[in-house]
Amino acid sequence: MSDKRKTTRRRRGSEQPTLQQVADAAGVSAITVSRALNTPERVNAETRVKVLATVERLGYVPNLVAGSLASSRSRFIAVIVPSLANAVFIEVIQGLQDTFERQGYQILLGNTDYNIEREYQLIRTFLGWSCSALVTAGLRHSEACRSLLGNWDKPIMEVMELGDALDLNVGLDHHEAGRCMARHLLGQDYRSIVYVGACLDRDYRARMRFEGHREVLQAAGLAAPMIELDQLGSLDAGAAGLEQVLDTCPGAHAIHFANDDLAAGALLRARRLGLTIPGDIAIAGFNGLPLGQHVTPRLTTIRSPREDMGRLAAEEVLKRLDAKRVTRRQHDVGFELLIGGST
Amino acid sequence: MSDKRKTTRRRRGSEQPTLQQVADAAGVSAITVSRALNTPERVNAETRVKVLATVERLGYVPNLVAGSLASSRSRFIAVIVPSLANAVFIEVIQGLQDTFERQGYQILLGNTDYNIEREYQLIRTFLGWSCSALVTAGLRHSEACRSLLGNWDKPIMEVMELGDALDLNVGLDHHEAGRCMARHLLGQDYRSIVYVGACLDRDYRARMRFEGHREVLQAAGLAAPMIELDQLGSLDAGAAGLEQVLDTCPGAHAIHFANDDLAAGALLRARRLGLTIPGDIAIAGFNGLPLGQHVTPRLTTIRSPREDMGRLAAEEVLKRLDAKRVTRRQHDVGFELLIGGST
DNA sequence: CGCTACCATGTTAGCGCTAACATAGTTTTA
DNA sequence: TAAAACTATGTTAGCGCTAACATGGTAGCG
Repeated sequence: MSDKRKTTRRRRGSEQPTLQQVADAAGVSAITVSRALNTPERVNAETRVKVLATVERLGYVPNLVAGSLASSRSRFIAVIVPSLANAVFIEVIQGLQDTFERQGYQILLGNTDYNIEREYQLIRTFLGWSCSALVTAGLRHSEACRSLLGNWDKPIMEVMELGDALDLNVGLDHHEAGRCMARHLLGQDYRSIVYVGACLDRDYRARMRFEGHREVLQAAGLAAPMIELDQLGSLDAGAAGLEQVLDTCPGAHAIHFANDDLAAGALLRARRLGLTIPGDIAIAGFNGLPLGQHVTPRLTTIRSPREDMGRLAAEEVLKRLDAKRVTRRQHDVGFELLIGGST
Repeated sequence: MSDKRKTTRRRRGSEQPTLQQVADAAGVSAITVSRALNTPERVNAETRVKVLATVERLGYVPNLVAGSLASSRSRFIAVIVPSLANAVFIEVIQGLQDTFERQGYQILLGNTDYNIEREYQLIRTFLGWSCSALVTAGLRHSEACRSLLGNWDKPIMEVMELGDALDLNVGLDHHEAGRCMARHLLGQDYRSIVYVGACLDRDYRARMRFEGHREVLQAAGLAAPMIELDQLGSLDAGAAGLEQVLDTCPGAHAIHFANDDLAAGALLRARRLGLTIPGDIAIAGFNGLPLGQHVTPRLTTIRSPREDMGRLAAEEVLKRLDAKRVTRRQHDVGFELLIGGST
C-alpha cells in the first residue's frame, strides 16, 4: 500500500448517533451503555439513569444489525405460510405475533404461495438473518429444505397438522376431522354424500380430511365421490361447486366441503336458487369461520382453534428459547364439531 | 492485559461456513465471492461458475446481518398496519408483499393494534434494522413518531387515505366515498338514513366517510344520525347494529354502514328476522368484499382497489429506491360504487 | 509505442455492536 | 484479617461482510 495516503477511509453509514457517541456524551464506556439498554439490572441505578437520559437526549436508536452480528442472535422469528388469502393462516399468524411481539421478538413473514421451492428459498434467506426460530405451516418440505434445516440448531415449529415433525409440532388431526364430519353426516341419515375440495394437491390437508371422510363412508358400504375445483377456497368457487354437484350428481343428499368459504358460497348460492337446506341438499364445511354462524341456516362445520394454535406454538418455541424443559414435542389442539341447521 | 495469554479469544457464531471459507476453497479472495453472489456481472464468467459451484458444494448461506452492517443497507421494508383482523389490510399487504418480494425485499410486518404509541415503538425498532423504506397505513402519527421520521432519509409511504403526507402517499378520498354513497342513497329516495360505524376514534377513516355522508345529507336539509358500535367491524357487530337501529330509529329507511362486515352482518340478520331488503330497510356498506356479492340481495357498496393500492405503493417506493425520477408524490387510486339490490 | 481506459481481482479497513476477559473497589466468609 | 466472592465498569478483539482504494493485465488508439 502507498506510504503516506492514510486518508482514513471513512465510511459512516447514516448520521444516526452511535453507542460510542452516547457513551462519550454520558462519560462512560460503550459497553456500559450497551448494558444499560440490554441488561439494566447489571448497571448501577445512578449510572443507568444518566445513560438513559443521554440516550433520550441524543435520540439514539440502537443499530440492531450490528447488535445481531456481534451476538450472532437476532430477535427474529421466521414464519412461513402458504397464503395470506386464507383467513385460517391469518389467525394463526395473529396468535404467533401476539405472543412473540410481547416477548420482544419480531416476525419475519414469508409467503410461499403453496410453492415448495419458494419455501426453500425463503428459509435460506431467513437463515441468513440469524433467526432465533422457524415456524412453518405444514409438514411437507422439499428435500433441499430438509437437509438445510437438518444442520440448523434452533427451534423449528411445524403447525397446522400433526405427524412426523422435524422438531416441535402443534396442530390437529385432519384425518380424524374428516372422519368426524362423515360420521355426523351418516348419523343424519344422508347416504349420497359428495366431498368437494379445491386444489387438493396444494391444500393437502383438505385431502387428508377427504381420506378420513372416505374411510368412514367406505366402512359403511357407501361410495365416496369427490369433486375437485380448480380455484382455491372462495365463495365463488363454492357457488360453482354447488352447481357442479347439482349437474353431475343429481341424487346427492349432502355435500361435505373442504372448508367454510366453499360451503358458505354454496349455501348462499343455494338460497339464491331457491333450494331448501338441508331438505334439498345438506351442506357442511370446515374451519368454523364466523360467517358460517351468520348464514341461515347456520352452517354445520368443524371449528379449529387457530389463534390458540398460533399462541401455543409461540409459547412452546419461547420455552425452548429460554432453555426450559421440553415437556412434549407434539401438541394436539383438537377441534369441535359445530352442528348447525345446514345438515 | 496479561502478557502471554494470547488465547485467541474465539467467538464463532454458528458452524455455518463463511465467505472466507468459500473463498479459500475456491482459491479466490473473499471479495470475489461476494461479487460473484451480489454483482455477478462484475466477475469473469469462468471464475463465477467456479465460485458458485463452491458455494453450492459447501452449502454456504450468506450472513445477511453482516452484509447489512457492512453496507448499511438491509433489504427490509417496514410495513405497519393497525390490524390483521381486517381483510382490507391483508389485501394491501398482499399487494405490497407480491411486489417487494419479487425485487428481493423482505417485509417486516408490524401490527399496532390501533395504538399510536405502539406505532412509535415499532418504527423505532424497524429503523434499528436499517430498513430501506417504510410503508405505513394512514397519515396519523404521534408527535414523537413524526420527529423520528423527520430525520430519516429513506422513502416513507403512507397508504389508505390521501392528505398531507410525510413523503409518498397512495390512497383514496374517504370523505368523497362517504359523499358518494350518501348521494346514491338520496337518489334512491331514502330520506331517513342512519350511519352506523364502529370505534370511529380508532377507525378514523370511517369517520371521514361519515363526515362526507353528513355533508351531503345536511346539504339536502336532512338530519344525519349516527350510531357508534363498540366492537370493530365484524358480522356480529353488524347484526347488533341492525337491531339497535330497529330499536332506536324505528322510522329509518336506510342504513349506511361503515364497512361491508357490518353491512353483511346486518343483512344476514335482517333476513333471519324475516325483514325485506330494501323494502323494510335498505343497507349499504363500504369495501367491496366478495361476501357482499354473494348475499341476497347483493350489497350496495363501494369497492376500493386494495391489492392494487399495495402494488402501486410498492412500485412507487421501488422507483425511489432505484433513484428514479419522482413523478408524483401522491396517487389517488379511486373507488367504484357497486349498486346491488340492497338499496 | 506510449498513453489512457478498462477489466478482473485483490488488500485493507472498517460497519456498530457485544462476548470475553480484566480490573478496581466493596462485602462476605472462614 | 487474608482470601474468596461479588459488584460495577472498562479494555480488547472480533462478528462476517462490503466500500474504497490498489494493482496488474489487456485492449484501444492516435
